[in-house]
Amino acid sequence: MIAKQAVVQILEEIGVLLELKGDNPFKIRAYHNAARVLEGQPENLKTLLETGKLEALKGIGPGLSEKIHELVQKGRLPYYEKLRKSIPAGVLELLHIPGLGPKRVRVLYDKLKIKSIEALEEACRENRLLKLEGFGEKTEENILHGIRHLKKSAGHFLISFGQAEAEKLLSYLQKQKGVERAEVAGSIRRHREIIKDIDILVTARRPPEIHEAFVKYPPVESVIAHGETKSSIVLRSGIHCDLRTVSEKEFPFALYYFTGSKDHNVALRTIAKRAGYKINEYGLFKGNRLIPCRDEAEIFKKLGFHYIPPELREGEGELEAAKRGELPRLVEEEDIRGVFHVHSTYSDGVSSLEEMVKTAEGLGYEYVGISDHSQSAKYARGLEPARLRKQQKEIEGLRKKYKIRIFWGIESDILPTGKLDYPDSILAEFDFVIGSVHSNFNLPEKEQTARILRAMDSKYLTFVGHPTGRLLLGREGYAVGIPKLIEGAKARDVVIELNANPHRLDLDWRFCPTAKRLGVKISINPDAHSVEGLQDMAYGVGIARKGGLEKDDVVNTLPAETIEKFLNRKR
DNA sequence: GCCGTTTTCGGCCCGACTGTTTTCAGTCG
Repeated sequence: MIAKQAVVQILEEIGVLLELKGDNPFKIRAYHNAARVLEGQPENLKTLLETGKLEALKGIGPGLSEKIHELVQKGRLPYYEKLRKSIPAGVLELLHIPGLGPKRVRVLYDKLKIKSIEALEEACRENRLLKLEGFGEKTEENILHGIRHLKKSAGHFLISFGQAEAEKLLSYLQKQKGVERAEVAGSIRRHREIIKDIDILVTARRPPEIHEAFVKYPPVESVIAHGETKSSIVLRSGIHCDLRTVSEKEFPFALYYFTGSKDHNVALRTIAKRAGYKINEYGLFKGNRLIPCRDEAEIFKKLGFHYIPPELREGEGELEAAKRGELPRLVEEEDIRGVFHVHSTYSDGVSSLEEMVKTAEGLGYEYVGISDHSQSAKYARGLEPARLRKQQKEIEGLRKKYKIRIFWGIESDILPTGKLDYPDSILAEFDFVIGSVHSNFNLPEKEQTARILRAMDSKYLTFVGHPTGRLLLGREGYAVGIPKLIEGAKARDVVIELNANPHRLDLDWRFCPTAKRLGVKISINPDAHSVEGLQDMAYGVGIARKGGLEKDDVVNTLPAETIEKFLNRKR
């Protein structure tokens, strides 16, 4: 049976194709909206269809329901295929170029028969766009620039990079004369794992001067727009930054507005409108009357909602939950009492065992769980039994020297058979065991899932490490049924890791609600390979918050006294 | 194409900036 995700993608693509065809914009929105609604359903497609729940979903009416049924029953959808045939695949790619939307892409295709990014690049170089209505020299230049940008980084960045760049830019702006408030909004404030740009909001006495300073920020590569309330730049690192200046009175509304997400904003706007309000970046209005609000919390309150933390503003039902007062109390960095999954120079870490322990203690943690790689991980100098003994001894020494509680563990490879990397007699000696897949990434989903489930059968397995093995912007995860793993973890009382390394952030936050609902515990682990790596915990906590996790859902919020009992509960 | 306690027809979030144009369409967020 066709997967839900595949249906979601087809609906999205139909939306895009209709845009290119210049179809009714509201019809287009209906397709995009339906894709989002479907994606947000925790049930699988089969259940949705069999229970008739699909038709009950808001945003899926008779037309789309029929198409989805057809797609599932026949495995194909002629409507979609016909649409697809009418527009070459390369034309869709053109939409990824900043500054090019469906209208202009359509013109390029119709008039110049441009069907690929390469063809467009060539056409720009030959100045063939100039004869088209609505295209000029500047447009050609921007398109070429956009293509370069696209090729360079695909325009996506890790949250760690985005945050660092945003903080530098923010502190530069804060130093400017007349700046009163400056804050980062957008996807960084919402703590997305991948971000596309930096949104900054400023109140200042003389806004034009701030925009002037903004476009002169030393690391600027190019200025996209320079206005009196809005400016955009691209930094040499390739990241796009937007600055908005607003008045003090507007600030909370603008902060709210530019934090997004777009889906969240649209949902709130619609609700506000129904209640007779209008909300935009300048204020909340009843008729023409502004309803002043000091901060975001007050905006939510005036509209009858509990405060929604930025991390949850993804348009996935948080408004409904906030209305009912059912929002989670999100876990905070201060709740974290200790860290597991810490490497050292015993395997592929770059800091010594003692440095890692000392740093963890300095960060105020009550306990630290050391886990180097196991013997099969040759590439990482995994520990064979002799070196294990040596490490065990060193840990005993460090336990006497430091106050922080030190747990001795291992990140054991999950072998292709699903076995862990040592006999039970050795596994029994560790305080905890993380099981991770580091090889044979290409197994079919069913086998990969079964492999990990088999590893979970061991009573010595404490955590499943980085459940998909993905490297954000680098490598797709291996094919694995995460819901099955979560169910398996429930049945076997195993903890799932939320790997806090910004390249991983795996478990994905989108699966956290499933784990929470089933009562499967999550451990936010730094997977630190250096003392600096311990700082990655902040990214992990951000993702846990995005996933709606509370303190009690996260095992390493337990104090040292109880975590030990927890680790030993199955033995 | 969806939706409805003002509606089963007529709405569907909305404002800023750019570039190309002489008043505005397209794009973006």
